[in-house]
Amino acid sequence: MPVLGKTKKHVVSEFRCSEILEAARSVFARKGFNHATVDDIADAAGVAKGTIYLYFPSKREIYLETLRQGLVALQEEVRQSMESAPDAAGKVLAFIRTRLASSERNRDFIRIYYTEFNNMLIHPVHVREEFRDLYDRQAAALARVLEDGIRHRHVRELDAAVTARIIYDMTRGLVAQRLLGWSRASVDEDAGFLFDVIWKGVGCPS
Amino acid sequence: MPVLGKTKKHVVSEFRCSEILEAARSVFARKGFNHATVDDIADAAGVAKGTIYLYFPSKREIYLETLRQGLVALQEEVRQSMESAPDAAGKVLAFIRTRLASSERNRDFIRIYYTEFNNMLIHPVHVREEFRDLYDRQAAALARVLEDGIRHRHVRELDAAVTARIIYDMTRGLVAQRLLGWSRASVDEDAGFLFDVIWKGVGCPS
Amino acid sequence: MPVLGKTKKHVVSEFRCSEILEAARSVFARKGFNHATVDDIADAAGVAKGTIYLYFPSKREIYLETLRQGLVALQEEVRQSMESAPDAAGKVLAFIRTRLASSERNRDFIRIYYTEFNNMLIHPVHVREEFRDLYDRQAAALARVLEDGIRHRHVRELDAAVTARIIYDMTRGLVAQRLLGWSRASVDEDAGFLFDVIWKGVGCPS
Amino acid sequence: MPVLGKTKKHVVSEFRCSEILEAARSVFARKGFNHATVDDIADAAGVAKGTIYLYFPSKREIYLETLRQGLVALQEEVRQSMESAPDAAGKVLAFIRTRLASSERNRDFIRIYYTEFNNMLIHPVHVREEFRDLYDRQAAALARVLEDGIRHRHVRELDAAVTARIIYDMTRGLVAQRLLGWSRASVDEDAGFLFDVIWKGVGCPS
DNA sequence: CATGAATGAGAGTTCATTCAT
DNA sequence: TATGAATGAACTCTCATTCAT
Repeated sequence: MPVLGKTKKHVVSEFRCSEILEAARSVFARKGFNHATVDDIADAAGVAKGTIYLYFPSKREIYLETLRQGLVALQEEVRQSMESAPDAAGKVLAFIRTRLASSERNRDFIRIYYTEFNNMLIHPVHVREEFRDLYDRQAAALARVLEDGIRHRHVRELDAAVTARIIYDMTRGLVAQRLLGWSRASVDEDAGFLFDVIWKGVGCPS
Repeated sequence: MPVLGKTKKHVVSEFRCSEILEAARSVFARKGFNHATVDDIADAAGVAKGTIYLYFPSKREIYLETLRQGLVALQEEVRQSMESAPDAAGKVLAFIRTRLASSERNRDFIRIYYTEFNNMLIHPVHVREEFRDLYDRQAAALARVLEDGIRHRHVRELDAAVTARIIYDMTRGLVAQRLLGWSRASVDEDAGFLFDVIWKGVGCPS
Repeated sequence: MPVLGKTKKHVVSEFRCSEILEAARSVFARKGFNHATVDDIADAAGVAKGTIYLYFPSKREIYLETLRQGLVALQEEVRQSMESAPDAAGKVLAFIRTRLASSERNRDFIRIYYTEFNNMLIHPVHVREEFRDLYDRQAAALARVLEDGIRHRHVRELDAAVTARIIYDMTRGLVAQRLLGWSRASVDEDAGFLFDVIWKGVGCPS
Repeated sequence: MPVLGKTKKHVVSEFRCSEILEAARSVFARKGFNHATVDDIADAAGVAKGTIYLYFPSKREIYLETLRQGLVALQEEVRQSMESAPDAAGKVLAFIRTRLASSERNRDFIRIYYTEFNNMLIHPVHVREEFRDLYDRQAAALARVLEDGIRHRHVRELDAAVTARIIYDMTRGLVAQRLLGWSRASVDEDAGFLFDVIWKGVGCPS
């Protein structure tokens, strides 16, 4: 009631929200959007079905929120680790390694992410601008790194935008391979190897 | 009637099958598996809904069959074009270029393929061994090319299996980018650029 | 298949439609729109719930169709009986008597009709033009009768439109009273009395 | 505190009650019983949803209370204005005019009233005796006026009870027409015209 | 073989009511 | 007394699958 009263309610509400989101993430990852039912999520969250709708307007919105949350967290993690690296090579390696490492930790999110990413292919129209933006922003950051590298003669002359996307895709592909259990190497080994290939391909020979 | 009668029936049956599959491919590509209804497919194929079930046991099975058919065709096309190339570099370029070109021609299939491929991540249990095999076989072919290249000193020493998969992924990523309209370059330009990056990364410096 | 084949299917379809409508009429009359469930209607019609949706797009549409059908039938009956009457007095009496008699025979429809009519008061915006039209048309017919009567000096000088509506309302009120069991007189007695009051009120004194 | 405390509580309680009822009346009039939610009412009343249930046992009971309140007020108003009139004609005119005038002022209540009145047709069993009584009492008062009129030779010989109900219905019909915006005349004009028709119909010719 | 009407389990969503605070 | 978060039964509507013709 006094100062923290309101905050307390807010906190409880946020807690419920995140409880539901966590449950939803797990259910969506296990069953996919269509096979997951709102009852599944409610059961997993330990609340009644109706409670779900106090916090989210629709099943789809829960899904998108899990996606949004995970994306933002992933991108922030990647951004920070890239920032700490001194030069283009370090930043590219940080990009790869952080994404690989984060994917190991957030397997549920990654499962959802990869599915949704590919649904963009089926229904490009329905894709929220928001998600396109998140992708674009990170691809752009990577491109800027490459451009800097080109200026410093660490990276050979090439189309930074296209190359950035290719690096992005290679990393995505490697994450997928690891998720499918097709690689038994450690995160660092896989990251190191991918970086090696990339850097040989794009780095300055000197 | 006896001997040839059966054959004739068989032919008619196969024709119906492929009619339905073609319709299904188009519908699935447009709407995705879940939003496509059996009615949609029946309408597109110009048959009654019940007829569908004379040829396929379930909606899912139709879906998988469109996938199987497309995969086999794509892989055969790629295999042939790689065979015609003289050396490792040519084979890798052929791999990339053929996949890009084929994807332009079979957009419906590609849409389905990319979605299903990622559902493998969500429901690894349900994945037909068959599809894993098709992937593995092509990755293995690419790996053999790299191994040959290594023997001939055209490719530097590296893990051929992992590298093959990375090349596979890069190509997949580029196909996706083109499907999403994120590249305005021609197939040959995109293929050439990707090959360039790869070859710089994996080719022998000499 | 030949000439009547199509007709046969059509007939079956129309039969189902009317079966469902009949069931719906009974259910709606008993429970009102909101308390009636689609399951109720399906049960009453002896079909599965899904079958309902083969013939009608929504519960509301079923409701409106029962209303529409009943209205059209009632109005046609009234129209014909008025046509047969020779003069204004006869036509007004025919109007009253036919509506009373029809209401006795179609109690289910009348229950629905009266409810919906009053919902127009709550949500005037949602009223289908169609239903307004049906009302207007009959009120207009009654008004024309009065105008004719005025010309022939059988009806005194008055606003035919407003008076027509008042006669309409009086009849509606009497129907409601009978439905509620508030009158024990016969249709003819009630009709005769109402006509007497009206005609004294609007007829020429001579 | 003891003696007056209770009273004070009572006063507060009654105040809350009427606040809620006022809000409910507005909401029910706007949306109808079924589309109005308890949340709507709570919001309109500026209290929490739970509070509603401290004062009323159910949504339906709130509804009925708005109806009861409005009916009692309307009838009292009508009763008083009829009392002030000197003779049968004046009393009938007062009945009509007061009902029309009151309806203009209490449109929310009238909307609710007219809907519920007709639901009596659908679910006669559920009708509270109370509402029947209120109707009967007023119809009886009107009938007594007519009987008096008959005794004084101001009204011709007729069935006073049935006629009273007819007058009641005509008035109700006119109120509905005005509510629907089908009349552009003033209250007095419409009341005057209706009275004219009625009185010609039931008054003594002399 | 082909049909398409019929089925009914199951989905997402709403909201009157309750109850711990 | 007042709150509003939580509940869960009940609703409408969908659609893969079946089967009598």
